[in-house]
Amino acid sequence: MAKRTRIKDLLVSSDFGKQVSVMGWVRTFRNNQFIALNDGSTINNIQAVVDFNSFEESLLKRLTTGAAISINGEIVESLGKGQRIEIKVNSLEILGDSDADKFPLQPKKHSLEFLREIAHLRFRTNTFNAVFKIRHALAYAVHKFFNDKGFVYMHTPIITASDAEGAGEMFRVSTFDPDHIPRNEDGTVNYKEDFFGKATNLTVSGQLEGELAAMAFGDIYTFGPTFRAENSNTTRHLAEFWMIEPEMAFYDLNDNMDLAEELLKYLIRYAIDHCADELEFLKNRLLEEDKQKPLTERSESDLLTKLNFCLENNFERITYTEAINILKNSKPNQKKQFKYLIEGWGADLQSEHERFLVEKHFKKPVILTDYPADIKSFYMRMNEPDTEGRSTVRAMDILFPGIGEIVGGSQREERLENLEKRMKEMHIPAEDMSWYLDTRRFGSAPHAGFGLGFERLVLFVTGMTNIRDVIPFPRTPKNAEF
RNA sequence: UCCUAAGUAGCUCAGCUGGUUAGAGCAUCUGACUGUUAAUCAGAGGGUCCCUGGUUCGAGUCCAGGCUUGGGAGCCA
Repeated sequence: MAKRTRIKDLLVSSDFGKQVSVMGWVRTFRNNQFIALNDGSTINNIQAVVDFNSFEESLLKRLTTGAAISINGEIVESLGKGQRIEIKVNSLEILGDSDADKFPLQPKKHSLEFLREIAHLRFRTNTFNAVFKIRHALAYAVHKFFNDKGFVYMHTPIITASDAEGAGEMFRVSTFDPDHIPRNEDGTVNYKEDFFGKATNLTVSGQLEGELAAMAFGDIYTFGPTFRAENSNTTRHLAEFWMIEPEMAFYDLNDNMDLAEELLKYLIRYAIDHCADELEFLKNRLLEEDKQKPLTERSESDLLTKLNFCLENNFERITYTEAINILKNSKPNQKKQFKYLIEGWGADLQSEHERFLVEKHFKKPVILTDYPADIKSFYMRMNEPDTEGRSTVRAMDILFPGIGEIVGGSQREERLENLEKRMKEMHIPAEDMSWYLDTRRFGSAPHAGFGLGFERLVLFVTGMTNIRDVIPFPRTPKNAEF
């Protein structure tokens, strides 16, 4: 094919009079003269102008929304007001027709719900062009951040035989014919006949394997798909999502928090620096949406202000115990406006409480630490009991406005005896986990790590409000289209 | 899984206490116009009123069950 010029490069050039070849998809064809053409290289379109007297009418009729075309023409200064530069078309070829009667995208605003139903075509809209460009930039920035710090990118298994990851319901992996499952004499499933010779699942976390690698490389991270078979129907949960899980030897909880905060700020900064057009578009999109809402529901600041605010302020770090005290004395608690009233120490925080802390009390990201041991996982490091004899663990959750928990992590329990005791208490089968316990048997060392939900990060940076709109093909209960 | 709201044209929606032939805007098609910016103007076509059953002389409308979707909650990243 002819060497094509990308529209992104074209829009910033000033080579007036130069002949170029451009290929892309028609967004609109106005007035029988003006093609708004997009090739995906930028959210912006180039305007291509045809002299309708010089082209067959039957050809111009095929310039429908969605059609793929190739044009040759001259770069000229635009005579119209809406754009600086445009192309005067000399020749025009239709690469792929798009039946206007059937193509579902129109040059107008569509609802996000409708676009979700046509997720295979929604890439061709401005909004999703912006969202997935930002998603890409953030993914790249994750690798750059860790690589520049000397972390090793570790590929932990997606199929796992471990059911002790403790992060929720798992999807079973099997090659059994569901109608003819081999059984033992007592009626239980005979997994010895299955592909792996044992029961296997899709991973819910790469953390345990990550710890194994951290105890050799020092600093590692994973970045891969994760699967949870929870029947969660919310704007913040997916059955298949991507998670970033760094794991660092010789880190305590404070080092862990420092790294997480540095990473989040780096990623937000990277998006601001590299996705200016996309963020500007999404910012304006949100402002337009806000205008439809009653005054009380409108956001206090625009997307870019919100992102910059995040960069300029330290995340508030408080312990669970401090948080409980703030909540207990808070107005909504005393006026009994919380659905779940805070009465004392020990209860898990509900999302209304997290929202109060982040959005009302501190008005910035908050890191909560040192949760009660009873409500947290077995691998988290035990603190010494406090003056009142209460047990906490060295856990930390980072809460973001509008998102809730974006990071969950902890310093790990490196002392074999404590770990075995905790596993027993929480009914974790130690015999299946000896490979994990070996890290504590042979050269155990203090270490820590966390998990960052990638889609929740993309949600925050793009200002989108439903997690189904920041992953190309969302998997949720009762939905695995495409 | 629970609470709640919704499902009517390709899209966004209206449709009153049940009553003849179910409407609008946009999109599409036809024509006009030709420097437009979600172009404009005129006209036309387009419906399994989510599905199943029930009540009724008569159901888009009422009732029951189901499916799907939005919002909230729980679980979490």
